[in-house]
Amino acid sequence: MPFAKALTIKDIARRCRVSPATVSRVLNGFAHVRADTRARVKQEIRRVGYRRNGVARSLVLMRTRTLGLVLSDITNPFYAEIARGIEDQATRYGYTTVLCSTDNLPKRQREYIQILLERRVDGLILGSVRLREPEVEALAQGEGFPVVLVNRRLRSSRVDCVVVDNSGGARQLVEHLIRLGHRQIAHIRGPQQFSTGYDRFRGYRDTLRAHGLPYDPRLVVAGAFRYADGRAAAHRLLAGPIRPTAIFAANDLLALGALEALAEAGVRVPQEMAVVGFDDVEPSSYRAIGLTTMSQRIADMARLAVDLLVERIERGRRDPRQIVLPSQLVVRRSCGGASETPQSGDSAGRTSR
Amino acid sequence: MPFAKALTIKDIARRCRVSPATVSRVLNGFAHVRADTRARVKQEIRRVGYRRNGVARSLVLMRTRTLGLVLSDITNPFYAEIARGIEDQATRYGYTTVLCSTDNLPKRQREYIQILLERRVDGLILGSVRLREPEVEALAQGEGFPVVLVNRRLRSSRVDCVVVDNSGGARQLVEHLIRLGHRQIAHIRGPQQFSTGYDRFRGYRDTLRAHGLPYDPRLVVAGAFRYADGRAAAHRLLAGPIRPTAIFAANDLLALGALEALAEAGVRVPQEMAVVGFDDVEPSSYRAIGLTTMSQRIADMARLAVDLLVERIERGRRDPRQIVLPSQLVVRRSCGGASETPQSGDSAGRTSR
DNA sequence: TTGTACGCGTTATCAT
DNA sequence: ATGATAACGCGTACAA
Repeated sequence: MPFAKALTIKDIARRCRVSPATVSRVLNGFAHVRADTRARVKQEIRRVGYRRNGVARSLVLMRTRTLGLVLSDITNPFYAEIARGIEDQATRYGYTTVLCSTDNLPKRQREYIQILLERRVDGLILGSVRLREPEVEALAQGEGFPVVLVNRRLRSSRVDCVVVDNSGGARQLVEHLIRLGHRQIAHIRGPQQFSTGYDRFRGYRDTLRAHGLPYDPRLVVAGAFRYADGRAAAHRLLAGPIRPTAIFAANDLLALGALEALAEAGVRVPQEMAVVGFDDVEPSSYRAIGLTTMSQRIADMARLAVDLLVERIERGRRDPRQIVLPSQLVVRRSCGGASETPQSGDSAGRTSR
Repeated sequence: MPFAKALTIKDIARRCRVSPATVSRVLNGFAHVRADTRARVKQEIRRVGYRRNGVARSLVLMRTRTLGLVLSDITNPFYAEIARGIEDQATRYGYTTVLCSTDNLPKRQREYIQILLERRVDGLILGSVRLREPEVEALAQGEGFPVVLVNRRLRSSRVDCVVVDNSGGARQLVEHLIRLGHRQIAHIRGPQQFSTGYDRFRGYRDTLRAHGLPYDPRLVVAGAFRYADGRAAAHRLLAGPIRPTAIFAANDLLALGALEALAEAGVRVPQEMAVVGFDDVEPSSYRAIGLTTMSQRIADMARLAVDLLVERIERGRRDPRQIVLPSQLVVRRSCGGASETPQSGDSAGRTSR
């Protein structure tokens, strides 16, 4: 029982005693139609509630005005904001957006991309790529199919992408902790196969060294960017050989999980342990949480990604473009240094979300 | 520069010296093809990387295997979970999902539905409807187009829907507060044009009366289901003529905003003010928040909605079906009654999100 | 077992 | 200004 006996352009044509071509011209607002016939056709169209068939149009026009959006998990508030920004901008250009969550599984990503290509989406926005992704590169570079990466970059810079300065952001966070007097700074790091995890870890390690602090692998534990991982990681840190005085988590979800673990263990934040994250998702701004973090202009990232993609689709741009956005330190309670910059980190200022 | 010179079934046919029909049979795994020709065709298909054209297939098969998902705002964690559940189940059935956020604007909802219909989606899942929605009813009932409502119901019960027992949930929350000794229970209510706001408010009012407590409109303020509204509403309550001892917010986002306002005003929760919400979104379970709320089986809701829709699409079911799921009280710190049921409300138990 | 030919609903190119 | 007709790529009777 698919989309049933819908009216076609021919039905309208017959009832108006004109040809299908004329109806098409009216529908698309083309010239060379007498005013009164145009009116007659328009009237009939709305009288019978005709809706043109986008599938047939796509077939002949060779485009679907559909974008594929592939990301890790829409329930991650960070990706939810990305998706929203992309949807909004896509709508402005007249595109709809197909949503695909991969849970960071390469197999799922591959399957989804195949499905989307078969559906003939006009372009792809990928927010779940690993650093090495030969198939994606082949598709974008080799086949010349419109692809834009968002949030995560590829090792090679031959595919369009929009990301934030992750290593620079990590550096700012770690330097802030160092300024506050911390010397034993732990890191809950994200998967190193993703540029976000990789760049933030490198920013952490390099910043320690740049400040003459030793890099100690025992202060680094791994997580997968999820709440539960942050909690488990923090417990492992507390049970480890060295007790850090601060934790830099690779993203907010990990940091929130760490806060949970610290609360469970009775470790007071920030007095006994400073915690900082990365992303500035909504819950981080809640006063009861008050997580110090790096704020990203997520909406801008999403908007720019769509702009790049549409430029490729509609204007045939071919040169790969990399956009790196700055991120901004937001100091809140969790790092113990909120008094330094009382104006920022005030969640009261964020009222419209 | 739309989807370029892609290979077609004819190209494959020519290169294999068979007819397009044979290639089609191979592609769809149909019988009546000699094993060796089948192998030859398959080989060629993968050699040249042929991908069948879903648009052309949709045109002839009269279905797109695409679902339209219309909801208020994907950045709302409640809807993000809904969307994820729907996407997952849709994928199982071989459908993709187009995402549309309306911000609860009727105009946007109407526009999105029109776009989706023009794109010939096979069915529609609506999570943003108001209680009265004549056009939706006409589409579902009148035209017989597959539509399922999720989370919110219509006033008439002539359209499929999957919702939770909102008034019952509200009753449970209010009764819990009454059991804890509260007599001045305020309500931050959601928009009354949505069944969620309407049913929860009625549950609140009726439960007060059922327990011999007066219903006082001065203890009721309105919000739009968003964080900022909850914050503003709580501030208004604090400035009002009667100081409540407890607040029942119509959803978690409103409750979280209220918690923010109470913290700003220096009102201690739960000692000076108990707070309860509805939905049990992820942040509510964080220990630092600890919001007492009604937990919904969101994933079930989403799954059932897709099941209902697919049943309509593929099996032509016509009878309207209403599914009302139970919700469960989750007692945490914010209501001051956590000690009653120490086993529930322990966010430590939620590790995999 | 395989091939031919038509139709799905629309747009585009010619005529007229 | 309007109409006839050929694509677009695939599925599918029906013929061979």
